[in-house]
Amino acid sequence: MSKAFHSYKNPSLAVDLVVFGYHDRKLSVLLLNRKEEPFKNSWTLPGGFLQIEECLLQVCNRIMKTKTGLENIYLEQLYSFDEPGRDPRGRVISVAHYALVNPQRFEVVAGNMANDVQWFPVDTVPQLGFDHDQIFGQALQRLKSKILYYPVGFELLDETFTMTELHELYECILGISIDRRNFRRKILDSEYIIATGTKREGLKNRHPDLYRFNKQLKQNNFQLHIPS
Amino acid sequence: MSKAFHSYKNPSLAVDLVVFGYHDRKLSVLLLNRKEEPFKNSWTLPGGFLQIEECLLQVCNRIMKTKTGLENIYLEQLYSFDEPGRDPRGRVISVAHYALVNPQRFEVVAGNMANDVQWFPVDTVPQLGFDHDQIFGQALQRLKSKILYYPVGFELLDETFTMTELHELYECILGISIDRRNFRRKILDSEYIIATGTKREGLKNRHPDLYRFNKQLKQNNFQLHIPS
DNA sequence: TTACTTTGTGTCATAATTACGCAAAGTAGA
DNA sequence: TCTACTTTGCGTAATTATGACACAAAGTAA
Repeated sequence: MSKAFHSYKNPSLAVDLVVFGYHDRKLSVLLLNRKEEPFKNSWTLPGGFLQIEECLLQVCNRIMKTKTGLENIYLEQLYSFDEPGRDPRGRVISVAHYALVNPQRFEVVAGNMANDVQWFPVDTVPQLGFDHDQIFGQALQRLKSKILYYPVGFELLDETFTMTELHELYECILGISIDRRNFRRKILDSEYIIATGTKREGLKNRHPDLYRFNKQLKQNNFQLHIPS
Repeated sequence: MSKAFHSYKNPSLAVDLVVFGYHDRKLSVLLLNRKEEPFKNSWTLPGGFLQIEECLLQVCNRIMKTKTGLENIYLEQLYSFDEPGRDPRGRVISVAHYALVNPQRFEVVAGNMANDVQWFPVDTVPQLGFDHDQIFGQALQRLKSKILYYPVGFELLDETFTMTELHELYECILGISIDRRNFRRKILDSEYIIATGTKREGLKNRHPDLYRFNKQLKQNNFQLHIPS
């Protein structure tokens, strides 16, 4: 890790990741308990330094893989943080990203860099090392505003999910209560989602296997459609 | 400048600036004609490398000052660009920013790094060096969407300005025509702006000096108010 | 003073949002 | 399989926001 500091001319470049997950009707972030100084034994966002030949998304994926065991997840660049004192080891500029995962579909594993990796509901996040409180806050803000106009957030659910689950997810992320029936209409009217088999009995006849599966997971069959 | 490349472990860090100005009812960008390779004699966005002790905004201001002569202008971080081949000199990651200026209030001067500095209306921008076409496009997009929900864009006008000027600015940036009367109502209803002296005769009586000034610059007295 | 341009205000039709009612479909226990 | 209960799908009415346009008051320049 320290080889990133051999250079004295340039600041070091890092990425930090705000990984959101949705579990038990709670929005959570994935935090890492650091094994080494600085901020040893503190909770921080997963992050790491850029190798010369990597591009930012590759770094994100590498860190995600090695530090948390997650792969192939939704990733988006957030903001670059460059406060001179943000990292006690020296001048480090971090290009923060945020990620969305469905925790049930992935096993989270602490890499050998960390004591522990754990999901924290966003309203019980402890104080974080570095400037990660700030990064986390900004990511949460971004998620809240983005979900209003873009169908991000489906990434947090199973491949198929019920209207009710989607509804709860929105209420949870936005922290408000939304009328179930108005929400339903809005989602179905929107261009983002194509709903098929909205009739329960139709679903029962046309997709009996899916219907049976639904009996456990309460799933309807919505498909995500990103407009051009 | 080449000292930024002494490091081989870390990518170099740079900023690029998309400087928007509004002049003659046209939205323009400030472009620089390069004196040196790469892209010698091509038009590019102003940009430059980060010194170790600087933070990003400082770099932006320094570059703005030395390359274009502009100072104290509105600046906002846009996005970080990191395509491996974006700079032929080596691995350079650029944190792009965009800026808003009122060209009439500033004199633009080419620094000694450039052959020329010039405003280009956004619809006649030539092909740019590096990946600056992409950066420029993204900045324009950001400006268009931001202006819809946040009172950015006042930075492009004089300290005081008429409703008509503001109206034209919006039509110009968004590239659509907006009903003058509906626009007016929306602006006045919004929390962003507090209008005083909306009656012309009232203005004449209460602010005769301002009124006289208006006769030249067609100014009403609107004040910008950023909500908390 | 007159003819013309710019600015301020209102009105009406249409569309979007919100707040509910209610019945059909599904579920679980006896 | 009957019953009581929960979940889901659809509708309707009140409120609010938006878009299109008319018109008169104020300003301007000859």
